[in-house]
Amino acid sequence: MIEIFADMREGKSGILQALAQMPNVNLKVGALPCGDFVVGPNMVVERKEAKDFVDSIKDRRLFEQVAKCKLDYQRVIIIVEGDISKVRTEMSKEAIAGALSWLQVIEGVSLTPSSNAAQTALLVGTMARHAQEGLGYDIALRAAKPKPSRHMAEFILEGLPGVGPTNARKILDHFGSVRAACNAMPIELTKAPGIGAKTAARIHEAINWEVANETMESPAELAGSGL
Amino acid sequence: MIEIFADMREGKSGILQALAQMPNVNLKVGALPCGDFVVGPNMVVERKEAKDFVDSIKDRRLFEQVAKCKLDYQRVIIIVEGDISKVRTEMSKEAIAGALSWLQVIEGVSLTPSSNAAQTALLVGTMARHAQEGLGYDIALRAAKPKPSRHMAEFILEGLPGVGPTNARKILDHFGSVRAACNAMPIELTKAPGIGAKTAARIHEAINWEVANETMESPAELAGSGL
DNA sequence: ACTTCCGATCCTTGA
DNA sequence: TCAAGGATCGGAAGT
Repeated sequence: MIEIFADMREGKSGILQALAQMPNVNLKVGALPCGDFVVGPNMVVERKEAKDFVDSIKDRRLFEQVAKCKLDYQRVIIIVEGDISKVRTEMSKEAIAGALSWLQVIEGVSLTPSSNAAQTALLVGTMARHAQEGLGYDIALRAAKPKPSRHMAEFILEGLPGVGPTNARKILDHFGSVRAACNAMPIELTKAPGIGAKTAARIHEAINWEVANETMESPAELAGSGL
Repeated sequence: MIEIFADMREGKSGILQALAQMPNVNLKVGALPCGDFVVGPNMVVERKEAKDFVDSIKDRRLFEQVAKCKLDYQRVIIIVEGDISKVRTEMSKEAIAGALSWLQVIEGVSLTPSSNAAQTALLVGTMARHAQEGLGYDIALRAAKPKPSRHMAEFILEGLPGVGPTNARKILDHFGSVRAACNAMPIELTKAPGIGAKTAARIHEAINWEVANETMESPAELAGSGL
C-alpha cells in the first residue's frame, strides 16, 4: 500500500479526489509545513500552476519555499502545471532561465511538466509508487532482438562498449564467432579493423569483469540523486 | 571564463552559435560520448525536443541514454524543448507519467522545460555559469571515470536470446563473468536459475554461431540482410 | 514508461 | 522416482 500525505490546501484542485480513488493508495490529508505532497521518505512535491510559478519567481516566494522544503526533505520536486512560456509576464527570458537553472544546478530541485490537474494527480501517484516500491522490475535497455544467426551474433557484440553496428560486423568477421571474440586478448582485438587499443581494453575489461571483484562504487549516483 | 563542451551534433539547431556569442563563454565543440552539453565538472545536459522525448520513451532510447550519461556524470539534466502534452502519440498518459517519474525519482535526473532553441541556449549558458561559478571553479570538465562494472556486463548479456534484465543478473551471478558464460556448455547454462534447456540451447547457439557456417539457411533472410 | 501476450520455467501432485 | 499438470515468472512485442 502506497502512502501519500497531502496538504489540505490542494483540496479544491480535484487532485485529492483523484488520488483517493487510486487503488493501493492510502491518502492522508493534513497541514504540511511545506510542499504539497509527501510521496516518499525525504521526498516532497510542490505543485504550481505556470502563472503562479512565474509570479513566485518575481516576488521571491519560490526561493523561499524551496529553501524551506530543503530543510525538511532531501529531495524536492516541483510540478509545473501548464506552459511557462505562455505566461504573460514582464519578466525577462534571462530571469526565467536564471531561476530554472538555479533551482536545478544549485538547489538540485527537479521540475516536471504537467498539462492539467488530472495529469498532476497521476504524476504524484506514480512518483509515490516509484519512491516507495521502486519500479518493481528492471528496464530492458536493449530493444528488439533479431532472429538467430548472423544478425543475432552482431547484436550481441553491439552490447560491448565502443561497439556499434559497424564494429560488430568487423569483429564477427575477424573472429568468426561471439565466443572467439570473448576469449580474445586485447592485443588480438586490436587486430580487428576499427578496434583501437583503447576500445580493445574497454571490451576486454567488460567481458572479463568478475562478480567477485565487485566493490561498492557509485557514491556518485547517490550524490546525484540525493540533492 | 565559463567553459562549455558541446557535442557537434547540436550544430544545426543554432544553439552552438548562440552559445559562442555569449560573453565570458569558452565554447568547445567535439564528439561527446553521451549527452549534448557538459556544463560543469560532473554535470551534463541532454537536449530533446518534446516529440523526440516521447518517441525515445517508446523505443527505449531515453533509458539507454540516461543510463550511459549516469556512468560518466553525477548529474544529468534533460532540457525538453516544446510541450510534451501537445505531442500526438498513441502512448498512454500512464506511460508518459511513468517515464517522467522514473527519471526523477529513480534516476535523479532533472528536467527543464524550454520553449525553443534560443531559450535552450540561454539555459545551457546559465547552467554552466551556475555550475562553474556557483559551485567553485573547475576547469577539468572532462568526465573521465572509467566504468568497468556490473551494469556493463549485464547489458552485454541482455543481448542473448531469452535473456532480459532478470536473467542477465542471474547468469552473471552464476558464472561470474561474461566470458565464463560464453564458454559454458548448454548443460551448464541450465544450472543458472531461470535458464532451462530450451533457453540454454538458444543461447549456446547464438554465442557459438560461426561465420564459416554462414551458408544458405534462409534465402529470404539473407536477401534482406543486404550484405 | 506501461500493457498484453506467450512461452519457458519451476513446483506440486499423483501414480 | 518421474511424468504430467498447472501456477508463476520473465521476455518479447506493441501502444
